Amino acid sequence: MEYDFAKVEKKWQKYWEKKNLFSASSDKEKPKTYILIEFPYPSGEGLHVGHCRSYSALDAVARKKRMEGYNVLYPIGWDAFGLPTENYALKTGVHPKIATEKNIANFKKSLKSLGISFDWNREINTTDPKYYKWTQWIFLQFFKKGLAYQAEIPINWCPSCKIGLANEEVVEGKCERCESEVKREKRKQWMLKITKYADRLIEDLNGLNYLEKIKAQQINWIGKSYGTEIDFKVENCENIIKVFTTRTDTIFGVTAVVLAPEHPLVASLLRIQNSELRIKNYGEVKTYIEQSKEKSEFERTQLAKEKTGIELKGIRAINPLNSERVPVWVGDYVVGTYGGGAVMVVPAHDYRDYDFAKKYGLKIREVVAGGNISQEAFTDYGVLINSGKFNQLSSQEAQEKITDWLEKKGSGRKKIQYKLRDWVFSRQHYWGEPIPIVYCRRCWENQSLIKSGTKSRLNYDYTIIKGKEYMIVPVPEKDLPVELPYVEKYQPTGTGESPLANLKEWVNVNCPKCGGPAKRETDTMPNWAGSNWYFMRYTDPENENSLANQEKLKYWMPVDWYNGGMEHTTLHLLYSRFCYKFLYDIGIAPTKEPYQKRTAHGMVLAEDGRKMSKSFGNVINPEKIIKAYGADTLRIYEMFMGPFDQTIAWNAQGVKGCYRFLQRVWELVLDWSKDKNKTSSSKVIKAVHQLNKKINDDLEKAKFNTPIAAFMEFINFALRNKKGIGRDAIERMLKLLAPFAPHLTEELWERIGNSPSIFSHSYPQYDKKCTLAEEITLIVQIDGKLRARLKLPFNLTEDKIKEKILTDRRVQNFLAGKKIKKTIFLVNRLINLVTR
RNA sequence: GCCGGGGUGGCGGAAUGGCAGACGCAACGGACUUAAAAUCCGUUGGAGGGAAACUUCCGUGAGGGUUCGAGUCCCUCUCCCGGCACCA
Repeated sequence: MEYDFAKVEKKWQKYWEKKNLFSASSDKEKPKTYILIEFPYPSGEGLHVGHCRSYSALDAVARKKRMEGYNVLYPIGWDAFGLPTENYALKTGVHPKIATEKNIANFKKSLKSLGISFDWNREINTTDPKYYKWTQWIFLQFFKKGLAYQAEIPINWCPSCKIGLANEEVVEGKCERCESEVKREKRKQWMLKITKYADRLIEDLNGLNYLEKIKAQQINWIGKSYGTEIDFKVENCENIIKVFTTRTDTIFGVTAVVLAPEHPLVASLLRIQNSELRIKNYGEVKTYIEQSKEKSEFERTQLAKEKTGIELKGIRAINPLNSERVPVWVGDYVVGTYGGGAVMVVPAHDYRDYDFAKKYGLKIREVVAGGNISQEAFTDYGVLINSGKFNQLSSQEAQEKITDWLEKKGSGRKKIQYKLRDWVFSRQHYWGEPIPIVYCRRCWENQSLIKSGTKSRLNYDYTIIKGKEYMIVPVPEKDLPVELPYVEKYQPTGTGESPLANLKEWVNVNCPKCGGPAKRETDTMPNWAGSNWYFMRYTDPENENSLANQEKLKYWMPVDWYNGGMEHTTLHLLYSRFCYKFLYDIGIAPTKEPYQKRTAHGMVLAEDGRKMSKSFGNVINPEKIIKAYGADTLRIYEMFMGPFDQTIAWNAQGVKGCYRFLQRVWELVLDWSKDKNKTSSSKVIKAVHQLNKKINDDLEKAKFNTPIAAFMEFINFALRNKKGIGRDAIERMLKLLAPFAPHLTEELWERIGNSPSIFSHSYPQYDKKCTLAEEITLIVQIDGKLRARLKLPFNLTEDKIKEKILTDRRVQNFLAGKKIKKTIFLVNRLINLVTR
């Protein structure tokens, strides 16, 4: 009778594998369901209980769907390029390729012992050249459509390690490894034009079943705002400063214009020597700009809450509304990459400008009535004052009228701005997909010979390396993949280039276009490149002619349910939606959106409430749990521990509770099987159908903890009503439990004399009639307070019930000396006698 | 500061506007045992009354409101968590 989970689990895992029970079929007649979990990064740490939470829960969904007759795709693969493996290689000398293979083997072993019903025939690996051939192919399509381009942008630079750092390697403004201050250094980077898709990325969220908070976070991140671009002419020259504002109504309150240090006008003004436009405090300005350029993002945003700036003395900008001359400043609190990097300063009606004006003694002019500007900025809407002919208008009216006026004069226009920036697609690392681009000097010379008036666009068609022009030549599709060469040293080059730059024999190639000497791009792609489209590859993982067959994509896409971490909402989720939309535009992807439904699981913390980490020594190893209690216990616990989307701390005692529960199931079923000829009592039938309903309803809503509780209740009930349990109840219960505790239920299914597998049997549907009892408990309230509970037959009328309850002793007590003024009656549920 | 989501026993948490605290853990009492572990049975929000079956009052962060009735809806405040953050 002892439940030997180790033996049982191994037995069924072998059985499933042998029968190939969970591989998605190619039968396109069947309705499909595509269930997806974020494929893991196979780290050296091994499988985490957090992975198990997501995989177990969605496994229950997948298994249930299969029993319901769907053709289910529930695949797994490896997102295996990335920094930790490269760092590990640097430290230990173990090649990333070897380390990755080892880690994958380790993960695979753990996952198999959990018995997740993945379709292992479709396993993919982003570091496999057969896979990244298509990652590179997608990049080439971006390039061809002009959505991949180069730009000089500042990266995180560690002056001591002499390498570029990823954002996650910068901790509080310092290099993670050597703790020196991270600086900003401009480097040429590949960029993807995600901004072109900003609107669609917002709008198309509409039809999708994403957790509301996920939609909100994405919309927030894209940060669309409607405003006006206003031209401020610079006095005595042709230059124009374009500022972006959402508060056109405050334009009469402008007392200065502030430029970001990166603003192109600043550099060009510094170059001008003509006396009219000479910056009087040239030296100071130059120093200020150089200092702020050196500042890291962290210093500029986190540390420098105190605004700094410097006036460009001698330079004035002209307010187009009232022709007023206002001073021009440079301040590094102005974001260079947003809204053109220039703002109009309206101290009376903006907190930031108020601070800035107070600090540097700028004028504060009130133009919207309603606040007390001697105390603080007034940022609400109001009625305009000191605004010439726009006085007396409300802010909203004024915004329209002033924008109209500006548009007529040609000195302003409506504009939409986004916070979203283009995606930096270059990494100066070894362990990533090589970018399939070659730089050719001869092609440049050829084209300049042929066409003297060249139309090539800088950063799209040609680039400049060390002062010389080179054509950007894409590697022909037939030559893909550009394989990542095997190197012995992954040490940084010290120049900010990737370690690939040291491999002369790899870097130097013949130009695929002209055959001349050319050089390869040595940057690699970011982590997100491989995960951008992996869910498409699962539909046809072996395809050598395209990233996936069209018919297969059409059948399987979109993903019906995608679950992953909340931390991927703004990066992976947004990037992959963008990539998919692009592939839709060029006729590869069959739908506008890749994921129909998106949920997120909460983190699993250690018992002490902190993050699990080797350094805290509080890591829970799933394999150890499996050894001690079995995979089914681990699965059940992970689902039972709390609401699926919530962060939750591990509790070792809670695991034991789940183990006890499964043992009771075991005991109940085997005990029952000693005498199988019982028939179910009506109480039992009712209970098991109610259980059935509960499971169906809750799984739809991504609730996994309450179904487990319902099973526990049922088992407690069943152990007390053993006599009334028939085969129908036992079988129904086992089928319902099977998606949650697959090994245990397979074994019991077989032991009670059924043929395996339980998963090839159909999922039970509940009968609504059976969920209703012939007897109900009626709640009796007097003035809204519970005063009695009565067991009554089903469907009694109000009058009959009233008659009955008025004879109840307690009810009589509470009604003594009172008159019933009103009665609220809900059939089979409640009666409320109101005396007030 | 802005945008989300929350605050319910000793703990994790349940509750289509209608029985607050399901289920699990822990704790306590008992059974089994030489003993412990495991297992099983019972008790367990707080305060009061009763010999007892039982029974009364209070109770879901604070205050107000809507309603016959509020953990649930509305307003104000407060604290916690997540995201964004000088985005004009």
